[in-house]
Amino acid sequence: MTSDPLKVGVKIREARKQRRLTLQRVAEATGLSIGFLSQVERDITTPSLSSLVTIAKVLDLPVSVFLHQPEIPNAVSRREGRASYAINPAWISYERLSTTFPGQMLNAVKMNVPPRYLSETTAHEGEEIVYVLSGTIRYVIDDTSFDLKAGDTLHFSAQRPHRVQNPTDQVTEVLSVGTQQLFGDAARHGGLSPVGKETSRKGHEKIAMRGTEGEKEVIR
Amino acid sequence: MTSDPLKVGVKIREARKQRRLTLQRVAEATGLSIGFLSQVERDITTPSLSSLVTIAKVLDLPVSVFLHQPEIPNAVSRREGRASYAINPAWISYERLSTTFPGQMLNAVKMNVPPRYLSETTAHEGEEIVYVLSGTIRYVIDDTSFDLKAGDTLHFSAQRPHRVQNPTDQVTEVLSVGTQQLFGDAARHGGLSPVGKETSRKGHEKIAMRGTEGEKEVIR
DNA sequence: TTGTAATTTTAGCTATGGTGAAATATTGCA
DNA sequence: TGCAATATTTCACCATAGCTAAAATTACAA
Repeated sequence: MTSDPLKVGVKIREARKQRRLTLQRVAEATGLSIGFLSQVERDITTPSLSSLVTIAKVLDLPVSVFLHQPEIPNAVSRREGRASYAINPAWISYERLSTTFPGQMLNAVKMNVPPRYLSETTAHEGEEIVYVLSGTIRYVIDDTSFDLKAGDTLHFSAQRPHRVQNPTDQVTEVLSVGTQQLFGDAARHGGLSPVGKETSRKGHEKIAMRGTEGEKEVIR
Repeated sequence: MTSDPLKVGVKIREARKQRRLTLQRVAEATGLSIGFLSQVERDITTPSLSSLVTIAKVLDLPVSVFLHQPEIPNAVSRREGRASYAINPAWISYERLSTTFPGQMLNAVKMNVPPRYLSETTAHEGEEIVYVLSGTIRYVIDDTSFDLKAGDTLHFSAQRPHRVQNPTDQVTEVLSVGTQQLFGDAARHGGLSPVGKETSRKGHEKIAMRGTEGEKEVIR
């Protein structure tokens, strides 16, 4: 039994009151008892994971809202002096805009997509919003094409297979903000390191260098 | 006891294997037994909330990664035809870039900050990244000032008291992406509606119309 | 002040969260 | 291929946490 019980109660009560709901209403919607919810809100009892998910759903909030978020440093990234990463000029070059720390949710990258560029299809956890700063870009998601130009945005789930194309002769600048950690972040902060031999690692990195994810791996 | 137990096991195992960790290593780090972790990974057992948080911390991931993410529609927002919201020309005008659905994590807004604008201080859940599209802006976070110009970004926790200033005679355009739901979203989708009389609501809205949060409330 | 609704308290139950140890599967090496 | 070591699964079990229902208390509106 792990110590340090979580205190989700205050946030649950705040959310409930903001929506002007009574315990009875929430009890009916969740199928939990009024008394239990009262105890949860005062941190006398901790709900099970599935009960918390149910409560969150009824309050129309993501579960993560109720969990402690780690401290986030303020981080400025200035256009001058910002490193651009690309191994191959024919690939996307990246400028990282966000800071990194364990548990961070947001990652922002400015991408300079070269003319005629065509990325491999990728899919990963999270949600993404892209904003076209200049030029034209095509996003293909689940075989659906979206042609975007400066000022346009696209909001999509990164879990869906997606790829990027620049069909023009000009470089396109795109701002991409997502909730998925960029590759390389986890290896850099916190967590545990693996045990034993690492000979199989080289092969993996070599493969990853070939595509979009390989490119992202360069950001360190 | 709510039905539909959550299945976090597959993702936990994936994360563990990606980091090349054994169950024994994770068990040592979490203080949980090997057998239990094995059962958790195969969804035979569901961990308690605090155990899940501990596991997530050891795997250096946010808990939300292990929870089912709702389906996200693809949404394009084009510059032409995008509605701009501002009651008062002296206030920030907003163009919403992101789509809305229950459980969404990301929200993006393009803000046109008028000359000499000074917002009220605000603080809310979540994380935020701002990117200056044009002009100059000052963000004050916890009494620390950050002067940003086109191409600069700032990544900060929205939980910290923050406010925005445009000290120039020009309009500044800023792209703001955050993990906190915009006001008005919860009332529009899912969740429960409050009971009883709503006479007190009018007074609340009137107050909120005066400041930054009042402005956000206009987005519907 | 009174009545009703909302919340808190209390006593209690049972199933689940988690253990330790044995059994089994996997992996690496000679 | 065989074997030893490591990793994982299985199994039997138990304590308590997750949650209930009902009574008691508080809050609020008329």
